[in-house]
Amino acid sequence: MISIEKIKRIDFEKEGQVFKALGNPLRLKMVSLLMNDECCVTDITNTLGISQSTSSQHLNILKNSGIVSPKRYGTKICYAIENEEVKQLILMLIEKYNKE
Amino acid sequence: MISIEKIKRIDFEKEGQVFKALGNPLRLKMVSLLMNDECCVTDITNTLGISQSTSSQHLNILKNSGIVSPKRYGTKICYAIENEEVKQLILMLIEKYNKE
DNA sequence: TTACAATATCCTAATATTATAATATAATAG
DNA sequence: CTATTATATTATAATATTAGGATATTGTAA
Repeated sequence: MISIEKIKRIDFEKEGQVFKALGNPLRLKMVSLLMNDECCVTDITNTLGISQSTSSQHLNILKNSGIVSPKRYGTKICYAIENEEVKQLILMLIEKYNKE
Repeated sequence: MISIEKIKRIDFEKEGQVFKALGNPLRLKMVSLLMNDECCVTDITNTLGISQSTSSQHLNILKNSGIVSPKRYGTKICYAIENEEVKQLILMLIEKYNKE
């Protein structure tokens, strides 16, 4: 359990950002797509059926909240999930909502 | 790891809601406040220093996304975290950002 | 250098969130 | 019943988010 003292030290603005970034269906879809393997912007764009501009903007939001990180391969840029904790969060939610 | 097939079956709108609800510093603060024990609207309002209306509206968002649930005691209504999974999500993030 | 492919940024309109004031409801006491 | 306390709802104005077109940048090949 969290103590009152610990709660007082939390940076809610910063922590909220991670949830906020994941709180958009398109971005959540992107992250889920990246769960298996890294993927370049064009492929993400085509898979989700959105404009390249939109794709790039959402990836930027995910990058800024520390969820994904880019890696350049020549002219292509591949995005991958940055940290394991985020993967765990997604997995937990998927477990929660997709019990068969 | 998640399979492509499993990803296709995910309801991103619905799952995104939980993250979205937690993606607001005030709501995250509310949830953290409720981690220790249930709390009535007036106390939440006063603790966070916000208006009663704002408080009520945010609690409603948290309720609709299945994070908290109300319980009436006479004229007072106390909110509590709905389930352990949500507690786990919060705890994971707090661990992540408050390593000392 | 030029041409091209991949990605990012800028701009704008549509839409969604947010906070507050005012009002409504619900439970209880008298 | 009325009055009071606690909470919810409604309306609205300010702000933020979103999507896509146009444009800019970056890297590579010729």
